[in-house]
Amino acid sequence: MAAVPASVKEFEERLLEVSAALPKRLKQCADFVASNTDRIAVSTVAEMAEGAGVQPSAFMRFCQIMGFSGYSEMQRLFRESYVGGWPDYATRIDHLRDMGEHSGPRLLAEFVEASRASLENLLKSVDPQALEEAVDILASANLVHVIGLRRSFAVASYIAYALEKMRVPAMLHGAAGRLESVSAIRPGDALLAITFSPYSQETLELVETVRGREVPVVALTDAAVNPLRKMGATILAVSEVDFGAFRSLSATLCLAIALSTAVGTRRST
Amino acid sequence: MAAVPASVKEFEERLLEVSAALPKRLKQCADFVASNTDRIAVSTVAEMAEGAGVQPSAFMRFCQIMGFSGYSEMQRLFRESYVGGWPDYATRIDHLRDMGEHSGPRLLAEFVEASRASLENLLKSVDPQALEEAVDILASANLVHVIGLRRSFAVASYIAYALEKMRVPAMLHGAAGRLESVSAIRPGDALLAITFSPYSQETLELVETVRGREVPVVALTDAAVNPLRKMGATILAVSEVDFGAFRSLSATLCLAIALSTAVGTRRST
DNA sequence: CCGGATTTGGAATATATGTTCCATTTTGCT
DNA sequence: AGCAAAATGGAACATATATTCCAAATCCGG
Repeated sequence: MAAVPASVKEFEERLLEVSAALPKRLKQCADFVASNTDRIAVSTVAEMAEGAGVQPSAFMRFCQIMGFSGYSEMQRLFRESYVGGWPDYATRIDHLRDMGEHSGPRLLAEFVEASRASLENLLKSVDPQALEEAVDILASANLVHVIGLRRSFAVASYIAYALEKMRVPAMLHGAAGRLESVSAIRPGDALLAITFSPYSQETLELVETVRGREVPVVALTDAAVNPLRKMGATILAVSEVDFGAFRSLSATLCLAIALSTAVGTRRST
Repeated sequence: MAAVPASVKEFEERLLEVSAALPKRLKQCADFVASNTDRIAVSTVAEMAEGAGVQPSAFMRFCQIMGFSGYSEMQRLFRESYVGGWPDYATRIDHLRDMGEHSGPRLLAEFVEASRASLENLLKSVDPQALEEAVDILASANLVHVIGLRRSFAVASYIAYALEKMRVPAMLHGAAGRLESVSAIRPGDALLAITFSPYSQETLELVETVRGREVPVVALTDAAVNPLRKMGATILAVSEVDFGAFRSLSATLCLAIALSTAVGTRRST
């Protein structure tokens, strides 16, 4: 039991080993610490306890279980390992860049940057009015149909999941069984189509078909001039930064979640 | 003179501007701070004063000249900038709800902010070594099995898509047909499991089953102490901001793409 | 070299933070 | 259901740390 952890690594091992058999509150501490280890250096017990959702005294006990005499001793470990151990975000990316061309970490840094850039653009490229309109349309629909294929399928499936979770009737359309799906779309419903260049034929066809049935369409798509604009859909434009063969979907997903949440809360009120 | 610095950048500007005309001891403070700015977050006045070779009271005066009311206020600036200042988003969203602020654009802004914070954290929380190891494992597998259910399904499906696109044999496992899926996993394959708290039982079971077959497991999961750690999986930790049903998956997806791309390029060379 | 203004050191004080203790609640067992 | 053991919350207490104040030292213009 004794042996106080002498390094962050030992600390993490200890945490893992100990956290299996821990009562509720102490487990909360363990979990919070596991995902916010770095905060220990700069936070007070009170702050950590609040973050973990427990009383300071509970957090105190947690420190003791970890092998320290108290919070101060535990904090000292992290304060000391902090010195010099934390270049800022920018230098960290540079450092990762220096690694081999195709190393995982190097790629990760690239994608993180691409995603950040995309997110920054997002607020500019989405028209607030169109967003409000989209929320209206989807919130007042009897059933929301979601379609997104290939690369957009991940987004579509997440939206469908989120809507379901919020009790908004939603249906996810896949490539398979297209014929049946189409007949499921009825007046009073709405369609949310997600597609990016090169636009998948199936999605465009579905939008086209639906147009004739007085079913409003919301499109999550790229800013380029694309066929959907001519089809009278409410357009939410996302300009995602391309990187290599793949597109970081971060901004798209971010918009997707915001949209879903907005629809969910609008509906429930 | 007033105007307390609101960011590290402003702080540095102020420091530069002020340090020209300063008496001896205060100049020592300025110089020491200039080259040890980051220590402020984790040190006491006494420690800083000693480092600068002055009395605490002198250091105190220095803080005031910098525009702060005292050391504590100055320290707060650095502590907050260190943790990236993500004030608990869960409560922030709750707050938004209470205020009846669920307009689409407003929500979008919140989610963008949350995603940005998550991305910044991503580079901290992912262990580069573990990432390299994960790439190795997946690149040398005969077939990569991908599993992610519920909210992680979007990520799993995107990875499966990306891998396929890069000609890496991959198989996406769903909740349905679990029994058949399990038998498809054979020695020489690898499993990529994506799961976040609360961990879905099915995913954990699959990992458990597979362990006995000498199939290596890579897990894309959260930083919390979770069952996967004990199962000998290679852990890629993502700390994502999360509000109940709604999780900003931006960081997770970003890591997913980087991982997929790395595996793809590793394989083709 | 003198006198006033400025700067400095260090002790005294105020405040914030960590730590302990114990009454109360919850859990687990028979 | 009833009991003992474990866990918890909260307030009381102790300690560390920031902050202030003032007398002593230093600096500067005459």
